Amino acid sequence: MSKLPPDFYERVYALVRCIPLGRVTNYGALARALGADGAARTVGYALNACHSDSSIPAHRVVNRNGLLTGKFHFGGLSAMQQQLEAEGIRVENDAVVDFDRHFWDPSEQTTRAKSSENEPLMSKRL
DNA sequence: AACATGACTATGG
DNA sequence: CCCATAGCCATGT
Repeated sequence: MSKLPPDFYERVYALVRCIPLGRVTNYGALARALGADGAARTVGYALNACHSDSSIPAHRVVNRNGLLTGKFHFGGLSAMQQQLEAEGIRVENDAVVDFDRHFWDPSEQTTRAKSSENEPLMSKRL
């Protein structure tokens, strides 16, 4: 079947732009939604290439632990946290509070979620 | 094609 | 919680 297109980065950016305000996701989920399960590192690499582009809410992308691992690329170490808090997301000790509660599964954007709004609280694998 | 890099993830101590 | 190791994948040189 078709493998990963050359515009892998563009897909990452597009998916990141689809992240609802006040929501966050992790690199692995994005990679999986893009059909590149396991390419979580590449997703972060793609965001690094965007170097804090204002059009891309990269601040909503954190690692699977909810840690703001990319905050060092936002110019200020507190810029990423401030942006998240500005959207109603509480950050403590460089980690998103209630990460699983604010977690947004990118698969809901690409796949047909039937009643995704009914049960947004699902134990992933924490 | 080989090597090095990285905003990752999982497991173990 | 902190640190080390291994596996993973796309990109650039």
